[in-house]
Amino acid sequence: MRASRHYSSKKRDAVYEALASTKAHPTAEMLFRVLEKDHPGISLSTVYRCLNEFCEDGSAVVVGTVDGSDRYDACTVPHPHLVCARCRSVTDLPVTDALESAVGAVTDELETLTGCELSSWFLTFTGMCPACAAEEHNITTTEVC
Amino acid sequence: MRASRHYSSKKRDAVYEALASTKAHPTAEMLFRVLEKDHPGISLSTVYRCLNEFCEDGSAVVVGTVDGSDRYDACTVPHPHLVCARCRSVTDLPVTDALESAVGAVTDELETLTGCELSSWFLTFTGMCPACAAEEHNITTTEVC
DNA sequence: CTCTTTGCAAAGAGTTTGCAGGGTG
DNA sequence: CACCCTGCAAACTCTTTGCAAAGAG
Repeated sequence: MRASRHYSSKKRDAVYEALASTKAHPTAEMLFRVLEKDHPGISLSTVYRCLNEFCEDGSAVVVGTVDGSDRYDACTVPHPHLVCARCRSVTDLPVTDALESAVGAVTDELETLTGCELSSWFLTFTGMCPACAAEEHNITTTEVC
Repeated sequence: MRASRHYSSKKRDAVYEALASTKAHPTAEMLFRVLEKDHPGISLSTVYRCLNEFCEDGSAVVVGTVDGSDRYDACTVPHPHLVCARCRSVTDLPVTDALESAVGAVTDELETLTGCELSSWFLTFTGMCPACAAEEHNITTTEVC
């Protein structure tokens, strides 16, 4: 799925693999912590550099900035996300048929209405992920996460 | 529209006025530059502090982070935005009937489908604002903005 | 007079960059 | 051997914070 750049590189491939194999929409630092295990000596700047390359060549995307940190995703097909107000996780929400057609219709409508050219969309909900929603309901005198 | 905090303050009111009277979804720095004119000596940290208060008490909202800077809006009703890929402006898009009902339906669908609790939504398009779209079409050998 | 708000400077967090050394074709 | 990639440390940007002084009630 990645366009190769100039030379091949184990580190860069590893960064992509790590990103592609998680659904956590990690920060650069989160990826770094994972990569450290199998690639001792890898540096955070390499992770940043690779992520920037992926975004430039379209093989990854920043799905948003949460609490000051960019969240990356190797899945570049637009899909909605949930940012949990409680645990700050970023999770995928499914692209239902209704959503897909609604987004298409709304995009067309807004384009003709405003004269903009809309190329990509980001739909982000804030709320609570299933786990936190459940825990929140159980809580009476317990503290949070 | 703002809940008053503890004491009244000309500076804080000015920050809110400046934010409420623009549709540019400014950064803290943009607001600061505007405020400097009428309130010499105002400091950037005051602007940041006020903006944070507004967000906490619900009288303003961060509509997104563009190029590393948070963008604020005194209009707290959810509505879609366009981030122009060319001039990096953030503009409002209208909430059409179709959009409103689509968002409502999709929210309900996703909640029952996933068990999440969705409280607020952010729909952000990337693309080109009318002005940039027009200019882009005129350009053959001219440079950008 | 008490508590809030402010400016300033310094600290912090996240990210980028320059450069010397190592890797790849 | 020419060029790319990497680690390291330093630089940068945006934002927050500590504190003393000024302001509000």
